[in-house]
Amino acid sequence: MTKYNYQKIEKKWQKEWSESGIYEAEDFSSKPKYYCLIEFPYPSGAGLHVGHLRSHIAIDIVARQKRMNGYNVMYPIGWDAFGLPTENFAIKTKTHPKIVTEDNVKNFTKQIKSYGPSFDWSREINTTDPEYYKWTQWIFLKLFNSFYDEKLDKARPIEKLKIPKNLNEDEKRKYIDDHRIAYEAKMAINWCPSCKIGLANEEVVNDACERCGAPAEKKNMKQWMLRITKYAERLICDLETVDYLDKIKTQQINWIGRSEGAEVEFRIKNFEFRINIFTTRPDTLFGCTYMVLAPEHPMIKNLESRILNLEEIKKYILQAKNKSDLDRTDLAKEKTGVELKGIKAINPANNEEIPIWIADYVLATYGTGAIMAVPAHDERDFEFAKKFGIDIRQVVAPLFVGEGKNKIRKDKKNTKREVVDVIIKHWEKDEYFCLDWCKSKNDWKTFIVGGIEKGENAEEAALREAKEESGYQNMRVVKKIGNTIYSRFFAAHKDVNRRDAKRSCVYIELLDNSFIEPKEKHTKNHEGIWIKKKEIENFINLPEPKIHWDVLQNGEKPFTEYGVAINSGQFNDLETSEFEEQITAWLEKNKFGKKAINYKLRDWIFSRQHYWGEPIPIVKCEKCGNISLSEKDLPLELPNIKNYEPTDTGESPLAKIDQWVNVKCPRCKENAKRETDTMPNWAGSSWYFLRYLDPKNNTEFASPEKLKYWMPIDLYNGGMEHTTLHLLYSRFWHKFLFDLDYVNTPEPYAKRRSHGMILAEDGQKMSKSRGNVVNPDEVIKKYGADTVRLYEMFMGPYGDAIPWNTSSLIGMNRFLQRVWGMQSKVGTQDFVFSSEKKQNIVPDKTRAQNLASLLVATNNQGKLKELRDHLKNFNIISLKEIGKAIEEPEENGKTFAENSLIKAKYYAKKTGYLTIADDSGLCVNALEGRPGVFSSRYAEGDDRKGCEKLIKELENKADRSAYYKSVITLYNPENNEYDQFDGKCEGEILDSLKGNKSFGYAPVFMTKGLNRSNAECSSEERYKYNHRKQAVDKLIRFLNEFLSPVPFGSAQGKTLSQRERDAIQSPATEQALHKTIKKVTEDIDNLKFNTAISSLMIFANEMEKEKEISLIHYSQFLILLSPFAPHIAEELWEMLNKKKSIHLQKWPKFNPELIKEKEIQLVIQINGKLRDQMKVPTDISEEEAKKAALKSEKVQKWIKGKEIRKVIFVKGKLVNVVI
RNA sequence: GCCGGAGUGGCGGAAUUGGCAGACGCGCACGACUCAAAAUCGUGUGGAUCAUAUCCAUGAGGGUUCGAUUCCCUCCUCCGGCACCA
Repeated sequence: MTKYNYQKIEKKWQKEWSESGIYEAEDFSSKPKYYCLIEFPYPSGAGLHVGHLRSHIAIDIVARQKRMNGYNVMYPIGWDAFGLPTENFAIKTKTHPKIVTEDNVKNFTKQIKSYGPSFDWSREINTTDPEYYKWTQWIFLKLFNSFYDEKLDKARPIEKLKIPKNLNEDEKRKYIDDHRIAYEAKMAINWCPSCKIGLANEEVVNDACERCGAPAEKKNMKQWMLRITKYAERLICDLETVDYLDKIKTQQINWIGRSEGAEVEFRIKNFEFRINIFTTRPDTLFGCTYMVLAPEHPMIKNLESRILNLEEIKKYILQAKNKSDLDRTDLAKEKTGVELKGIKAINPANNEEIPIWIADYVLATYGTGAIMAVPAHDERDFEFAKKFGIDIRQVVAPLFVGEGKNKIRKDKKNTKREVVDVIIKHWEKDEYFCLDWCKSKNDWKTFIVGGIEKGENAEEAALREAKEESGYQNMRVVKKIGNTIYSRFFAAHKDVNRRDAKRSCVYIELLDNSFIEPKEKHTKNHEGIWIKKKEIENFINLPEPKIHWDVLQNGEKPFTEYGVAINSGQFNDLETSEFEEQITAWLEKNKFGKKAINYKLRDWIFSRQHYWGEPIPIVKCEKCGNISLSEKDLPLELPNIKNYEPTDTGESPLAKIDQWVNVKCPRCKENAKRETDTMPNWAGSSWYFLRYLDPKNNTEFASPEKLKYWMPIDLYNGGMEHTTLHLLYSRFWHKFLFDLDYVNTPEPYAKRRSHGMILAEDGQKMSKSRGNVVNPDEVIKKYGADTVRLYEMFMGPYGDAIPWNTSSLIGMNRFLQRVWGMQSKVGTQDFVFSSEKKQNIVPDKTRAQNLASLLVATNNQGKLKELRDHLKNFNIISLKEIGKAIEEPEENGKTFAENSLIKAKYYAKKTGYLTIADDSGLCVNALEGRPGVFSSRYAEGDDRKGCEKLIKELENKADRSAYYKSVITLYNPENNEYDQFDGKCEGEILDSLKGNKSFGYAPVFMTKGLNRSNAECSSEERYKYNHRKQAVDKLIRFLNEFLSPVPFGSAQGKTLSQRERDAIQSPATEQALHKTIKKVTEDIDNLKFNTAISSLMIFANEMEKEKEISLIHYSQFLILLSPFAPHIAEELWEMLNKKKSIHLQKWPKFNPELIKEKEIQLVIQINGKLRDQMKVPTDISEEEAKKAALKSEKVQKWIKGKEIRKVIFVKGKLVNVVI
């Protein structure tokens, strides 16, 4: 046996596969399609990362398995090659980015090919190829030339936009520009004052420029924007139609950040302007005691003339502008702001005048950039109001609804009541007077609670109750604390419901111990006790006094939850959800506001001031504005320049190339300039998966037929880091293309999964600076691609972050070495085979169970019998046997032979069986016949008559030579291909009929070498020269190669196949194989590669225990292993003399019957603990199991002297004895 | 702070409609082979103890249950995302 030389093997097969093109996807096929995709890599100078391999290999395994399961698989690869690192590298090394990209792609290609993924390289694409970005630009033009029709809720061509009348040309143009999906707007972008360049968000690290470290600033610049916000709702809703990991969905939903609420308009006192705010809690409107505008709010300009402290305001605005995002958020603890003096707004709910502030805790980019502040019910407003001494007004009371014993009872009277909790402090110790309601029907533990009588206020009531109930006489009211709380509960001691009991709280301190015994009526329900401060929290068991106590200890907090409305005029006593509806309706009715929905999602800033990106195909004309290039002018290629250094002005480097920039306006032909910004590299990746389908098409980005055939993507794998950018952007573009009918699915990806990160051995992220990067080239070189593939899949759950561990890698190499070594123990018997077909229409189940079923497209009894005799290990089915299930094809007047071929093909397709057209017959040279010609010409319904007709016709011919010929055609229903096998038996035609057998043409034909007619021969003699046997032998040899082994079942009364002998000799291994097939199949479907490999190892261990390994077991195992370790599997497969690549084999199926255990280990527990186990039949009955369990010696020992309370039986698992 | 996810041997991890905790691999120990080492093969490997047995163990504490790694509550830790989102 040779050594496992992975380097040689891997090279050999990579070359072979690439030449044979076995992984290329077919456009259109009768097979079902399967489109699986990894995020195409960015070819960086750093080369491939072991992390790339993880997802590439995982999806490769899926792709390979799907192919073997009969799918037409698309698994493409390409390059996302525009982007900053390349540009930076180009600047540093003075090499053109194009060259840098080419080099990197070359290197990546080499690296990727080295681990043998089954990519279809014939569809390779590159976003920097003008033939590719032509279509990226084309999509941009579509975005530019479309608007979002709110009514139809979809994008439409800009020509369909209804333009208001009475607009002049300029206004008209502005109106249109304002509705384009790609539009220009002044936006604050990150700006490096040192490099003088606009920075992408990715380039800003800790608020500083990534290149030079200078602090980044904000700068307002005109930017191209895409209206992704118009799609916010659909991007959320349509998540329901796709299968993404939940965490991906959640992250997208959170990112889009939908919130429902109301927009409310606030008037400004004595002024025409109004300020719109957005709120999610319109029910707190009555508690709004001030307004806040973002410092950037445009209204401030309009109000300037009225502002008394304008200088102060301007100063604050400037400060806010210069604060970086980090400052604004980090210093969030301490809120700042300035009041707009001289201006008041009117609260529309109660017409109160309220102050207006500006503060940077209000963001210009969310909602309307202005808020109504409700300090009592919002933490930020609360903090701000506290700091600046603004009114805090409670308008929502917490509501507690009694549960259990305290639950409202329908049959009891409802009463309203106002009560007060009285917290009394001891005169010298830090103890508080509490009540234990032990004498009543309640299990309450509270402070003193008393009703507020008519005419009393809370303090008075508290004082009175405190004296009556505690007996102490000298005390002082310190303060009223907390908010009013509402409760709904059943008060057992009074036998009534308390509905909307209002509960306030007063804190009292005792001055001394003067004491009068309280009257009995005050103490009949409870006992008073002193409780230490520390223990109060655990003692009190009702929520309301607990809250009051918390307020006393920790101070007041805003109440931000739902409750009951108070201090809200006509809306008092409404619960929040009800209130929200009513006040929104009220606002709409009075034209103060309306229901509104807001999103956190912002429009997509689409401009980059860089060289290495797709040029934006727009010409800027002073007269005509932004004019799009026409489609025929695409691609607008990047000009070839020598210097890509950034400019002083923050413009793109393209701006410096006069001859490129200066063009004539396509409309007015006057001088104009090109747009010099380029697109972000999210552009090319937003639609690349469509280009794979038709990468060479130069009239469309992809043909509609191909789009229809392949989309949507069945499985898309990518990193979590792309969830809120690439994944969202590409869904947006796809929806846009869908709106314009360029694609046929609203969502591009049917299923999205994510791989986990591979960490360095030290558990940290791999990074150059940490020096802990694992180079895939080195490990592949050292251990081989198959080892690395296995290791990356085995290291842990696919979605988890896991540290790399080289010593674990060695384990995978050992495993492959053992697999390699096993070949010396493999037996050399021939295969016996079967393919599992549509067994539901197999009429003879006992025969069909274990044999390959072959359908013969005839009902000719003679032929059937003959075939059955030859093909003993196959289940031969005649047309008659399936006749009822399948409609007959029409005979179409062709020759017998042709018809029989057509028929066979038809039945193969219909039934899913391998189907035989058995075409044979006597051919007479004198008649120049081909097989079957005799039959069709002389068939008379009676063989003897046919023979006589033949003899008569040949009466005067000298040439008597003739032959029998069989051509057996085998149709494969899966690929609609067929194979033919023939056999020939030469001889001559007799002059008269001989022998008594009248069947067929035997009486008239004499086989060469025999001097008798066939009808006179013994069966042995005939068999020796049999033409059909020759053909059938060829067929059998073919089937041996082609078919996968049949699962073993019950095979009584038949000749045993090799497979069946195997199963009898090593039933455990046979069963293990089927379990492994099941496990591996299911695990690949669920991307649980680690456990799939584990089960392959278990099976390998199982096989190794055998003295001789069955060829069937071994080859099935190799098939299962092949997606994971394709090179070694292919090599071993070839060494077993297999002709066709292992990757073109059928994926095995398991036999569910065989997996069922006949016996189980019955677990016997005592009180849930394992004490004994025994072997019993799987279907053991409850009684038998219990009986058996109790008989066990060990159980006897445990239950001795104990009372058996209960015996629990779980079918097929255990018996638990409870003592 | 908010939203996700996770915590199991020395390590990566396995097992969840609640039913034998630690599959598989790594590491380690001992043994075989060897002059020796490596490689390979075999055996063992959660902890404790008076060791053929019993007890303790799935981040901590509590609950439901005959029985909890799995379900519920409280808390702690770690990872990822977002971060004044009105």
